Amino acid sequence: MDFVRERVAADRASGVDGGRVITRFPPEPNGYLHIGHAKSICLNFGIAQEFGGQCHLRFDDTNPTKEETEYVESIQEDVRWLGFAWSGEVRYASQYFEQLFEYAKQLVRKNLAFVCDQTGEEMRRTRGSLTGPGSPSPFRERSAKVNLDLLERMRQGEFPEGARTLRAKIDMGSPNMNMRDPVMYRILHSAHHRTGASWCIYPTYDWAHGLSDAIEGITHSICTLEFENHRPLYEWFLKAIDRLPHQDRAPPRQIEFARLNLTYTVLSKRKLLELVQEKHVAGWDDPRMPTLSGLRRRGFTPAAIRRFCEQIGVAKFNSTVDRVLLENALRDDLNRSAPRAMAVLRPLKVVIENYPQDQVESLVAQNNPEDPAAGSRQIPFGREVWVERDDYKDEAPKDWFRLAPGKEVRLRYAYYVTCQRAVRDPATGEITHLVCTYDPATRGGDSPDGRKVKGTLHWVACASAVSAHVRLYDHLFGESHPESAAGDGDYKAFLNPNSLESITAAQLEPSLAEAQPGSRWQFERLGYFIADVVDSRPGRPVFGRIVTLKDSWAKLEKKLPGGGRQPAKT
RNA sequence: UACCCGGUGGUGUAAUGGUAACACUAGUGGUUUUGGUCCACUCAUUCCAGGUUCGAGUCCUGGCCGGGUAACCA
Repeated sequence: MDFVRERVAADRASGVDGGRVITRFPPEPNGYLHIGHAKSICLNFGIAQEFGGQCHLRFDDTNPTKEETEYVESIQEDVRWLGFAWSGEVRYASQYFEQLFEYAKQLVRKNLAFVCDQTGEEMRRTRGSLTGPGSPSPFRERSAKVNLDLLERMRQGEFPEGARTLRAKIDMGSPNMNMRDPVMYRILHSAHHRTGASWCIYPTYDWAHGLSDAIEGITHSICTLEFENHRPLYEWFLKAIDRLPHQDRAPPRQIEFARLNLTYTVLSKRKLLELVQEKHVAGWDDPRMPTLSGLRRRGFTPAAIRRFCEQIGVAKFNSTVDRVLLENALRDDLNRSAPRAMAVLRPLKVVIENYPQDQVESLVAQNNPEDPAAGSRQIPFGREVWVERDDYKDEAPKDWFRLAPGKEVRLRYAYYVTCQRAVRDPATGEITHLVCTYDPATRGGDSPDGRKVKGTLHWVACASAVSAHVRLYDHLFGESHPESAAGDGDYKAFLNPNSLESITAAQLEPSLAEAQPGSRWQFERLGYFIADVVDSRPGRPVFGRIVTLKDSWAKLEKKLPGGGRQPAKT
């Protein structure tokens, strides 16, 4: 059990919240959710589920200049897709604006807040530094009466943007910058995506967040590490206000955990927005993006993402999780659920010279060896078949189980074939096709004499093959830690130029032609693929690779003298 | 030259004063009609130095290293 859950368990046991557990997931609607948010969602909703509590979805919409309805919608869709249901209606910090304003007036009356006329520049100058104290605002000692009047006029729109703020009166000498008379309200003559033009002053995060928690009766307010220094302020506000709702219970407690970092990508809204705006990717849902919408289009399953979040745990150590963990969670899920099919990405023709010229037969293939209930299907076989270009070599290296002159392999579910020779175009030297012979006694893929063959190849009969577009994705960044590799430079310098490879004429077995958009398949020996939700149509499929299968030959090959080629990644 | 928070195999997390565990990676071997899956085995003197204790990854002290913090962002 992680430290957050331990804390929740202890609080529940002690009865401070009357046995209640209420958490919240509080995104700002200024961007799309990514895998890092999934960690927070799984934590907050997971804890609520495990402890018989509730989790609220609350938009932290206190900055109208950055927030949009588009994001409000995508966020809800992503949370639902992940498999979670929030308690009650969707909530918004903005629905508490009136209440917050009343509390602000209360603080003014108690002389705990004041209207400050300093400019942003002046405030910055007088805030002091990390090592030295700040100095009080000259407006700090205004009377409650004046402050109340000014605050009301701020709200009425009498003053231009930036002219005044409402500040908490705490301690300009505090070693914690957040306690140096932080701003509670600023004037922003901007329309808000929910409250429209009814407000021209907006609460800051610190002022709005803890109070929203208190109003909703949140017991545990779980957030990321960078808010650790804000906790004293969070507690100060809650303590300063009289007559908060739910006063029979303990106030909400803020608990901080380390945000997720993942190798070969970036996970900050700002940077992801930049990638979208500068068109390094096709959009928020580009299958290479770590956004939930990107992962969804890529073919990740909600179960795999939830499993991943379980596996990485929750702690306060700043860490970077290896992307293979995410991929493995997915392989695990898809291995059990994805039906198998055969597809050849880079086709090389094989002519079986002793196979009857116009014969076509139908062979039985299992749909999923991991799941007998998935049944079987018929696949056509003929004299000419496509095999993978990479499955043939003129000279077989050590431990090569695939095709080479004189080598016998099995065509999966079909026959043993032996490679006789490669035929080349005399002009270019390119291999045009392979000539093989087959053993009719091995129909289905077993030899009656018990002779073993180590290699099994996937294949597609030429006569009935379906040609299709397939997209292969690789890491968005070529560097495992693009941000630290960039240092002060541009992380975008490490974008992987080969993160998308388009294959225009892959050859698929006929059953794949009618694949439903969004359906996931394992192409045998290659990886998991999804019929693209946007571009694929039954009869004219377009597939994207979700993730490769593990490839122990690629590993072996790298250790061979000569090193081998750079294998395709995920 | 301030305050807050951290430091356990390659990676990420456990161990709540009592045999350093689990997952992934890597390596080795086995099974296999996917070089997939599956199975077995191997891989750490817990940042350093003192101290407390019968006993310290855990408690104390001092270092070292890393992260966060000076928006009218969240």
